[in-house]
Amino acid sequence: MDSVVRGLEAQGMQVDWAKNGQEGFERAVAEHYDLVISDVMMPRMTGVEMVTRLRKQQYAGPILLLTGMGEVDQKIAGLEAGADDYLTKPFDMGELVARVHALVRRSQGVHSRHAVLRIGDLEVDPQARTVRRNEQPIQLTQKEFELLLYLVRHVGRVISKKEIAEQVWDIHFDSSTNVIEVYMSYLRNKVDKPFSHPLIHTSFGVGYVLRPPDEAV
Amino acid sequence: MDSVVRGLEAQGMQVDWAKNGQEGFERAVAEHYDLVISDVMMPRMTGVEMVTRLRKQQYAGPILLLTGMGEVDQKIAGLEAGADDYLTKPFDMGELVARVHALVRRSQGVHSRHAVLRIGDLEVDPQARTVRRNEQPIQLTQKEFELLLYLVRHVGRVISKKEIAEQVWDIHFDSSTNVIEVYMSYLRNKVDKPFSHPLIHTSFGVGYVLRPPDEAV
DNA sequence: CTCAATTCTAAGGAAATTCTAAGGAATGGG
DNA sequence: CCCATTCCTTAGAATTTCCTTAGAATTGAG
Repeated sequence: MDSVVRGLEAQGMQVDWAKNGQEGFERAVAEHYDLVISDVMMPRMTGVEMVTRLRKQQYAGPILLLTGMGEVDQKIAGLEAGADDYLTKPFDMGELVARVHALVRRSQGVHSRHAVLRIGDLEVDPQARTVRRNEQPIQLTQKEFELLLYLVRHVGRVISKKEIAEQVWDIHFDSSTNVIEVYMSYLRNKVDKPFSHPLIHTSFGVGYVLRPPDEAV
Repeated sequence: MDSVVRGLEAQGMQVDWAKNGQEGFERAVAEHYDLVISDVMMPRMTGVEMVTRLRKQQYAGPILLLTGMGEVDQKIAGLEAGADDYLTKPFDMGELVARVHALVRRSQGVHSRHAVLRIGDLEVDPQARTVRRNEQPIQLTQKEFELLLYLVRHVGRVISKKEIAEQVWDIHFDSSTNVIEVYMSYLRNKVDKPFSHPLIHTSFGVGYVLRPPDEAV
């Protein structure tokens, strides 16, 4: 499972992981994901049950099931419950990536193949892990890039420090550290300071938000 | 119970709490809530009786029951009386949040994912904690935002200062402070002053009210 | 119209939060 | 092993928010 996560992340995807069916279900309902990948055999809730419940809850996004060699009826039951596709273990990473791309693309009705994210004059390429602003390349460290990517993927929404801690640092928020502030400062030095309009804004007492330049404050 | 309140508040929800069944019933009838959560075992009125009476009073919103491990018949009775869902204690917070979201979403017939509240040309997004009027973003502090949100969630109704003190400041009204007047002034400076029609109105001797621009006074 | 009660708002200080410079620990390539 | 880079901690500076105070303005009753 861990290799799946790492494999997809290597493709520039943002992956969130739940350790059992119950938890996965809750997260899928509570947050927004482009795609859900689920094993059919999971503690606390099977993949089939998860699909059933997700569809019942009006979750409309694509769901990909991973099944073991022998679990044929689980596979069928899963598809009938509303899964979009399945993959039989063992599979290779390329196969998985291809299916993920296909499903996401289909559900979004566009080719998100080479999706360069653009916010004003800022360009972020999750695949290549490169950043440019005003045609000028910006060199970021790993963590800086992940932080920026998270902000970019939620433009216009104020992101709490708690959320950043969990999603980018994988830590349950701990007020004794101020890594986030420090990294935000690094990011601003590279992404905002050399340019005329700042994109990163502080929402005092709450968190941070990336805002396109045309929206006046 | 207290942890339930705090957990939901941590999700950005606005939570009101009653210490017994009788009081809960009265509040649910008197005010508007998106969702009622009720324990089945409560002093002065059981959860099942509460559901029965609420439905009799035409209360149409969702009701979520919390039942103890052994209270199976209470559970069934509750659902038959018109509850929408139940959760058996002990449960984890994520599960509760997921159900709350699901119930509220279902009852509102939309994905409340991007539930933007609109009053005339004013837009308030509780998730993103952003405010815009006439397409123009408005920067508010935490307290200012909470105050505005409370007004927005009770459009057209005159809100007493006592109620604001309790709901927004969590203080039992204390006439020695005029924080509310001060913050109302801040809010007007940002939300009303730069625009042609004021939305915030003073009801002398009573409190304040947010009114859409077309409704004459 | 007058007056008391209520509300509005400008100013400022305390408290909380955020920013940033500096340096130590961890990591990885040569 | 050494050096360079990245990551994170620390701590004080800077900023922002929150609330109080006090006087001005407004309101409604008589």
